[in-house]
Amino acid sequence: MAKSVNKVILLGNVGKDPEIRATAGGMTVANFSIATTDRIKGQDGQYTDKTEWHNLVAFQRTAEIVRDYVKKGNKLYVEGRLQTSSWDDKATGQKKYKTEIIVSDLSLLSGKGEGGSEGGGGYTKSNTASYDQRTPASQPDYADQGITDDDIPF
Amino acid sequence: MAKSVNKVILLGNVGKDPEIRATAGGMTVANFSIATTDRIKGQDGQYTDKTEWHNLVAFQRTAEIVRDYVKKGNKLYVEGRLQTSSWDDKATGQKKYKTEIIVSDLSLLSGKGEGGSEGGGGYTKSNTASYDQRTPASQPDYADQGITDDDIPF
Amino acid sequence: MAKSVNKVILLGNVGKDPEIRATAGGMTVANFSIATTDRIKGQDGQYTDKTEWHNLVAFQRTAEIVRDYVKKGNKLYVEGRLQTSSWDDKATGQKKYKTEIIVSDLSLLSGKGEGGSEGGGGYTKSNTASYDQRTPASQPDYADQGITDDDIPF
Amino acid sequence: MAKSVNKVILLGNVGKDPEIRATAGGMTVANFSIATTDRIKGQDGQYTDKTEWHNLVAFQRTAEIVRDYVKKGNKLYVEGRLQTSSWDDKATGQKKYKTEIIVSDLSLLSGKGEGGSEGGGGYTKSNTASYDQRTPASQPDYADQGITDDDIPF
DNA sequence: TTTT
DNA sequence: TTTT
Repeated sequence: MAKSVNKVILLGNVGKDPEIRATAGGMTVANFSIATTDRIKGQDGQYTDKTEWHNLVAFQRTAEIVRDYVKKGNKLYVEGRLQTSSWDDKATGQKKYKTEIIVSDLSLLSGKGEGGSEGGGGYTKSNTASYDQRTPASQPDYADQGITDDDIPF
Repeated sequence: MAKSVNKVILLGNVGKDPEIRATAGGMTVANFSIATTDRIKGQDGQYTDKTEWHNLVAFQRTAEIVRDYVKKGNKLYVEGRLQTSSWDDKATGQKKYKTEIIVSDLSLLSGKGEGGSEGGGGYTKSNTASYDQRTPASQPDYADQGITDDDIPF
Repeated sequence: MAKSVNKVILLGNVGKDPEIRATAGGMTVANFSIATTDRIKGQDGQYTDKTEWHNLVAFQRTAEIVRDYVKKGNKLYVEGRLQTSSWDDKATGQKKYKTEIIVSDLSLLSGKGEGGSEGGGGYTKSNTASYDQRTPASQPDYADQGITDDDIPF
Repeated sequence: MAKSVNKVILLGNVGKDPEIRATAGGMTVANFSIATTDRIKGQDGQYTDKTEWHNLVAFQRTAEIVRDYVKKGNKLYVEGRLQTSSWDDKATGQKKYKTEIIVSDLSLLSGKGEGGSEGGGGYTKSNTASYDQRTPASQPDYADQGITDDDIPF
């Protein structure tokens, strides 16, 4: 039986439009990042804001949700687990490490004008671009179709 | 007001006795690691166990608790936040990253004979010692000292 | 040492403007509720949305934050712990129970026009009402009921 | 998309052997309780321990795990969500409420002599009884069969 | 690289 | 480097 717990809970803002790719086997993978800002108490007792960037990876169905709904600037709640990969850097011969959060659950907290870079009439170019980048043919007219929460199947 | 959340919850086993040091300013710092084992579902649908190692840092009062009570092999529940440090590796000129969990809360789940390498002077050896320690014969040493949970100040 | 964990994490919408009162000892107390909506899989395999209401209590500094920033309709992230109180109902002689979440941390996710009841036409009136409710004049009602700080079980 | 979170994390001790039943449709349901002990800081600055009892419900596969492995005294980590049911008490005509945690995940932290009511040679009568109570025929010899964690299918 |  |  599982006798351990490895859980991460993040609530922050998406730094860039997610990068979507597929494995050789056809599985969808989404990479993106979230910024959280902690108010840290220094040794001098003063508080300063410190932004932390987190690298996230989603697979399969979760990756498709990320692909279809997550955009730069969105406020996002995420649950996942920590995973550190290591590899030998060929150039330097050194061992390198990368820690990522494997996303198991997510909840989009901004959308339709509540936050992020989208909103109202001002769908920015970069967002249009990112849609194009993902599924040029199938999702061209999102903004025009009057999509509401009820249309989102999760 | 804080508009972000950066939270990690781990429950696993301590890999080594914590390393304790003090800053120039006299603040206690504790570094240690925890292993969690996740049952991961592979692309083939099969489950395999995968052990993940997490680097943790505790400061001040929390570091003193780690110093005084946490030992190799203990099962530990920990709450904290993710923090990634980066620095330029002088030898290679490359940027390197290290992700750690800054511990805010911890709960020792093994102790007094339940597990771990704890116990008097018999440290390294101590794993053998600690087995002995769990046996009826070895526990009276503790019992005789009259140490109870109430003596632990947190 | 604490060998247990009692933690609640909620992210949902505030049902009404919080009720603010003060104990005889002058401590601020805030009561409010949050709705979460889970997509539940029924026995027939169908999903249905189910709204769950959670009763929350905040004290002292946290209560002041609630008083000053939390309003009906806000989307809120909350951390806390579960606490169940019981009492004998005088009318029926029965034991009654109430489970509340004692708030330790909160993060306001909407504000100033992002959501909630603020903004638009409905704003001033309902907020004025809720302000009145908080004013010194209305609090003696609570103080008169003999609630003291000692009645607060922590 | 889910825009809310309803999550409970508990780590505590099981109060009694779980009660197992089946619905008319044949679904297994397990009811049990967990005690957590918080060290609460009073207004006088003193700490006192306060035990909180939590009612838990598990369904289907999770309920079977509870039935087969969870026993009085076990230390258990649990994840779930809060659910409050209400009904009209026929005797008094009053509305009554019960808040439970619907278990989604659990991790047994004691077993094989580490804690709980089991342990060493002293498998108590009540444990035998509780096994009998659950599946008289199919699990009579658990203790004798040299079952290890590797035999446990989760 | 986000956000307030 | 842990643990079962």
